[in-house]
Amino acid sequence: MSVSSLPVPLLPASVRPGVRAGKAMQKGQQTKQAIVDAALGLATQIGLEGLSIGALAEVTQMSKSGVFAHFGSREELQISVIREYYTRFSDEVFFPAMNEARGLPRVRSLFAHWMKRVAVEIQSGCIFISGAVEFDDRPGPVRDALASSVKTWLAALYRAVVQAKGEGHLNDDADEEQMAFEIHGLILALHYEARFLKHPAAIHHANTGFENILARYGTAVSAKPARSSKSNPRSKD
Amino acid sequence: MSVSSLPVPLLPASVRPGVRAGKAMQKGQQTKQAIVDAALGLATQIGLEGLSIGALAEVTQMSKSGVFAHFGSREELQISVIREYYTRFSDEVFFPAMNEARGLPRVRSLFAHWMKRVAVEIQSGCIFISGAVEFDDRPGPVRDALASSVKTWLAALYRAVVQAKGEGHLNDDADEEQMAFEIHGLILALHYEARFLKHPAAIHHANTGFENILARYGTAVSAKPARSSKSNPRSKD
DNA sequence: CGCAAAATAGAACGATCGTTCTTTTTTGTG
DNA sequence: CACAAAAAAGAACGATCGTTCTATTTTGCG
Repeated sequence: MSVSSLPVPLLPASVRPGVRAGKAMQKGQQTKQAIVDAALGLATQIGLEGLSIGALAEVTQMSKSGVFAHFGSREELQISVIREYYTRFSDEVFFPAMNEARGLPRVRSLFAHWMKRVAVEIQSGCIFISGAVEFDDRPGPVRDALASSVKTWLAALYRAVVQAKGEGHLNDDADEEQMAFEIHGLILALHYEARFLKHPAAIHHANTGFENILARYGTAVSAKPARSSKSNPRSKD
Repeated sequence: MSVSSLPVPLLPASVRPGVRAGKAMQKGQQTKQAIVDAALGLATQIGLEGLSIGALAEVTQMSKSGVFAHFGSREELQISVIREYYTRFSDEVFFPAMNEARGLPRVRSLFAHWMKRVAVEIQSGCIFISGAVEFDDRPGPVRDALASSVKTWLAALYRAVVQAKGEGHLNDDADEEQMAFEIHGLILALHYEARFLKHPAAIHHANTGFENILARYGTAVSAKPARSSKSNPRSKD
């Protein structure tokens, strides 16, 4: 019943108050954060459903009831893990790309950071993907929190694509929803083929697929890959 | 330890001997098949890991030990479910498409049947997808059986693409592995967005994405959809 | 029918699960 | 230092899990 469905618009970590500060965080909050960190590590490997309080107590060197007391229920623990994952995902993928200029550069940056993260997650696992499979048929607050996080992220990607079209970086007949869908598919195929099938070429296939998508949807002048590197703040054309 | 990693080349159901025949199948085999059918139904909904012998006994109106005796272990039950799923998948997707002419018609047919199946699985779930998430980090005979089945199917898709290039239906620079990867991504995105996010446009996006892939990799004469009317024949840029 | 073999049921096992309740330890603060 | 509040531990609960062992029922066949 307790709610906390979360992802309201979020500030980047650098300006977010309090959390992880140490000074203002009393003992209880510290250990809770440590538990959530450990839980996230477990959940990425064995899934949100596989996450058990007993195993978590063992990892954190605490008692089951000591761990449990911080959350009040397993569902609330799972939701805390989702919230933490969403925060890290935003910090690693979304906010860095916001430094790029609107339009295709930002779309490229979003995809590049996403790729970088998924490449790491080939070892550890991705909660947005495993959670979708675990909770696609299981209604409840955990599913709600997960779907809300995923939708927020996919909406941000979609928004960047819409802006790219608005900037004239995409063809007039480019369907933004379609393009976002195809990009999402590349990430999912990468995760599937690299993590499950151990196919080493998957990363290359995903990158090539992205260039193919840009070649189709992008206008001729903007479709080619950006040659200069990271920060190239907001030149509006 | 028991093996049965399976998918050796398989005959289509119509010419496969014995199984499901009724006459030559004694009682034990009949109930075992009934159990596997029920187990497949459960596994598609809650996953191979969520599949429990207790729940299966309840569904089949049998005792736990009665169910258990047919398999000897839960792993063997899971492998039996995977084998059954693989058989049905082959019968519904692979063999029907083999009636189409080599090359792009067959690739189209494979994708069309795959789509038809996934569209149904939006309600029930797909073991090749949920199983990949559940077992990507869990070695053992179940993972082996699952990976073997998936690889067999993806290899069949890849082979059809290679043949399409051999028939001159694809551009000379078309990378068959890349094309199969992108098709796989469309199916995964469809499953994710339709089943988890309940996005009704996902089916349309997958079909459009497939036409986009053909437009890029197909030669001008062969790229257009089989039954006219969807998009105009594309000249090469 | 009669009888061995196969199939199914029943009961119990140790383990683990999430959760509750009670007790002990640790913390922050006047 | 004292003391209340917060945090953590400990023990136990009912449930469910896969599995084992033994007993009962059902089947196929001479």
